[in-house]
Amino acid sequence: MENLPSNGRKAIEEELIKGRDIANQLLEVLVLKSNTRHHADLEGSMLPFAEDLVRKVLCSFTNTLLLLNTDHCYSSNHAVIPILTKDAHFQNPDHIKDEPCKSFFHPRKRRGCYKRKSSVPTWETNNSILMEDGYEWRKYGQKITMNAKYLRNYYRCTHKYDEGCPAIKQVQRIQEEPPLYRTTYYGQHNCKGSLSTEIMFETASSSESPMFFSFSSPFQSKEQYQLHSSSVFQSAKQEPLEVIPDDDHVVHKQLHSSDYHLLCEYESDFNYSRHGTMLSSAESVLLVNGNSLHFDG
DNA sequence: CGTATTTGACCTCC
DNA sequence: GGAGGTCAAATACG
Repeated sequence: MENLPSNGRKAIEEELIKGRDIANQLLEVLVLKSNTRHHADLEGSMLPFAEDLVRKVLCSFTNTLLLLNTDHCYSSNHAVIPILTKDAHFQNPDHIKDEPCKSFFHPRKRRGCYKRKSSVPTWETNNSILMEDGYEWRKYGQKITMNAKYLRNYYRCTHKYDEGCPAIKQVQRIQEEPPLYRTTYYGQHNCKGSLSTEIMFETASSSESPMFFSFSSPFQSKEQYQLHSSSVFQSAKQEPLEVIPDDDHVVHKQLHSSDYHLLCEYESDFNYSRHGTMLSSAESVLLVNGNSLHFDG
């Protein structure tokens, strides 16, 4: 952060402040909702508003991440590289069609016949808790790696086969106490059927290569979103735990959105005061191209 | 019984 | 040749 140009830092601050304010609005809506539990009509009218607020918060986070990415390219003296072009082959369904062996629609003749993904992550985060990222993931493998003390877990987007979504992520526990997880994302979601918020940015250094960033919610419909929301806030539905065996003990973590929220709820220290809402966060955000960029609150 | 996870096998890349 | 990434059969789970 220290190396960020002042205009970039200001933009990031503005995005964060915006996100904080919207989150506060959402909180007020939820508080109001709990106080008007017996007025079904009123409650019904609030849901779309709350939904809109959630989308704005997500959008704000996305913008912040993108700004950090852009500024990082500045500070590290690297050419600005649009995120999506780094692994464009993930994006292009035509590419898949050209290679039957790798096609989602043509079963592989041989086991393990695949093309290894780009080694350049789209983005990367370090978190003391397992954060909800708004997508549905399915685990497809785990591995002990050379320099890692803990298992690395591999996830693909749930919509890989039904919509050809190429997004994958790796979750690597990197520290025992306090628990710290590194989540690395590869590829971009292109799954449809979700409430999608797309934003277009012009990179500060090149007006000819706009950066395009997509952030989609995993919910197939408004009803599904509402159902999900209710499960989050009522702490009712419990998805199965994912178990990550360590060397000497078992750590469980939550895979699904509702549980991530619950974790956040339990482990994060929120200050809900109107003018000073802060996430107490041991988390850092690292972005693209393998270079770390620590973001300390 | 359908879907998600586990886990050993197998493949690519360095 | 070894490390890392993915596949897919077996298994677990709701």
